[in-house]
Amino acid sequence: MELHDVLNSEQQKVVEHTEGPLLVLAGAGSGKTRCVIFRTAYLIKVKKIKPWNILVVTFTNKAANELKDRLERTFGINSQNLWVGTFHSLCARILRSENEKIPHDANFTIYDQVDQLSVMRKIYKEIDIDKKKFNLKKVLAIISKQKNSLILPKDFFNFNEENFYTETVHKIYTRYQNVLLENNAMDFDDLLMYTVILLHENDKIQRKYEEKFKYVMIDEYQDTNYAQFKLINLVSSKHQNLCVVGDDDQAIYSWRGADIKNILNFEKDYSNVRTIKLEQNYRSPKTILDAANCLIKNNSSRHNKRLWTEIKLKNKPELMKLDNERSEAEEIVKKISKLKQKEDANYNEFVILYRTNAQSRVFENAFTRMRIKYQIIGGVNFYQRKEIKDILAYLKILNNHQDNESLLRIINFPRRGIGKVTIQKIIDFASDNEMTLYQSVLNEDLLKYLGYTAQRIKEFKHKLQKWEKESKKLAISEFVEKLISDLELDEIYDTDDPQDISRFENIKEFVAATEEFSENFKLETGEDPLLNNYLQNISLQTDLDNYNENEESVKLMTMHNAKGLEFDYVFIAGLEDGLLPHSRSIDNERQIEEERRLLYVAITRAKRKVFMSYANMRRTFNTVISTIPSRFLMEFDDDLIRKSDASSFYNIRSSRKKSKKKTTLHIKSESEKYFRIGQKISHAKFGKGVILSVNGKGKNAKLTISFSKGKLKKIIGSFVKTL
DNA sequence: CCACGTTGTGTTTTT
DNA sequence: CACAACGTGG
Repeated sequence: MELHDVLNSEQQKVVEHTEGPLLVLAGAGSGKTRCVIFRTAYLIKVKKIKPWNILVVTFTNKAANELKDRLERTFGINSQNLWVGTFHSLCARILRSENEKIPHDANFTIYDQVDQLSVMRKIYKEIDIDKKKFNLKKVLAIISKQKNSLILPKDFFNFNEENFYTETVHKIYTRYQNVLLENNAMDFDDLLMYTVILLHENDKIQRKYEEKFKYVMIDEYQDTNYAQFKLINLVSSKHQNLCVVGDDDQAIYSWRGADIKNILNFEKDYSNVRTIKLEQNYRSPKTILDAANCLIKNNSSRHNKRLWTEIKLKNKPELMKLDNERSEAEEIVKKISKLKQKEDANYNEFVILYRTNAQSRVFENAFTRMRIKYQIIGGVNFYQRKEIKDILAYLKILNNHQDNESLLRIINFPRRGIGKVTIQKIIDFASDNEMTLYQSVLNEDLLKYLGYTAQRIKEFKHKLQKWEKESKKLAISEFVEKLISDLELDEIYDTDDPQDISRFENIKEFVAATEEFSENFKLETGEDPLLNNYLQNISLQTDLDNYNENEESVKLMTMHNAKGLEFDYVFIAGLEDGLLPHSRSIDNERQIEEERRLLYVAITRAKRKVFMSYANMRRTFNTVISTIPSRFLMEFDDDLIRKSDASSFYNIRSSRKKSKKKTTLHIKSESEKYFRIGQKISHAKFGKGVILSVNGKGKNAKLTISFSKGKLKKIIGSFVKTL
């Protein structure tokens, strides 16, 4: 292997420094993925390390598959026995194979956010929790945070203050964990937490893995949380051949518990750490890097490094100002179409990045109008779509009889006349007899408690038993087809409703995916793919894993999803305060810094050119908001950015000055006949003021008005005079 | 006892 | 807008 032909001297050092802890600070586009691949190949080919003694943790399954692919194709290495995957998939693998030592069975179900919410809603009803005081998502976020910090319900008050609020959260957390266990299910955070606990509490198992993993590599180390830190620590402690790769400037997952300190303190956490910096960027021209550097230097507490490049292109990032989100989308799509012609490019060299998934909708419309192929990555994950989850629920309950969530999902889908009352009776029967719902449905005694619905339950039961038999015999693809025809889904979705049509399209795609899986599984293992094999494979799949970068279509995704990817032309849309930085992050400096890194990540995806844009007005379903250009735009030196309309950029600063108050960020402007946002009015008692929001029309309009000294009042239209 | 229509409520980012 | 909770008619 001639390393010096293909790697620069720093990259070579990374590859050849195999013994002891190694920290690689790799800037955007510095070839870190390349390094990881070569390093793995080097370990196997030159150092003669057995593939099963190597662990590589990647950020996505896609990256893992690419690594395996490259090893096989470029180096002829059989990567079957190499341990490569995401933290979650590796944990699932460990937990399933060590299942005697964990409280769950090996065929546990993995619950996604929809399942989590559904469990939570039931718990709220069961122990009578006020949804207004204890916001579901907020409580789930707290629970997630506990798990990422390895705090079990029993340890909760060692780390949390004791008050009415936390006591209730604790109660919910405790019950939540129990319900999941009863259902033989884990959420994503459980995968990490239970694996760490398993290794921590079982010396034998821990020794087995630390013995096994002689060499460990972690990509995107800046986005690891405490549980992941601990996990890595436990499996690499014996050999200490741990190589972590990351870039603190690209840390964008703190809201998921990721702790940037993991990378900042690596040199303190391990002894004799060798640190190598990769600062040469091979992706972007200087014009783009200058802008990116100018932006990121506004963040404090970073590893000191400076990214440079030899690529010289005159393409400065360009900034566009548009009237509203529709013209923003239109303009971007037009620009893409023009650029494609001019540069003779392929559509797959373009990407549109945005902060929130909701922003994709206007682009969809624009692309459809212009008849240009596009592909949205992310948003609602394919496997999370309602119609797919329905089918998956059948598969899950047949695979894991304890999965009450899935049973409840399908007990009356498709409609079989089993309603709320009957379902409640089954639940009561189950809890009286300490059974799962599945067992209850099969139980003869249950029928005594039911009226005329008993017959329907009987039919349901026979179907379940039939499917269960079939699922054990048939290959997964055949079984899914049988199931879909038994359920007569084609008839259910055979309507004129475009949504139903698209749902059935998705079901067909799902069937195709199971067929593909079946074929591959048989090729790889020589065995018949059964239900159980399939479920393990898909539960951790994401949209990103399946997307096809070669397809001739423009790609659309969030900035988070763009991490690790690169495109010739990058469009960054919605650069407005409230969107980027997002309104939920706007009053916290640490969070603002993360939003800044997000923009940094977005900019550094580009190989040829960056286009940024913002809209003056933006519609968010019901209301139109008048926006303010993102504060980040002001941080670029004037000569770094080309403004498509020079006067408008100049206006960024002045328009920001005018509206310093945060309240003006969320002004709702409706095209009302009588009152308008920003209109000056006077009130008999409160004096002069400015309208901040309008709800309703004319005399009956409910107005929010800012009077002198910033006092906000809600007033009915008939009480104010326009000036 | 279930289906369906109406009202109400909440909206970052993801494994 | 999208989906959950609620209330009424069949």
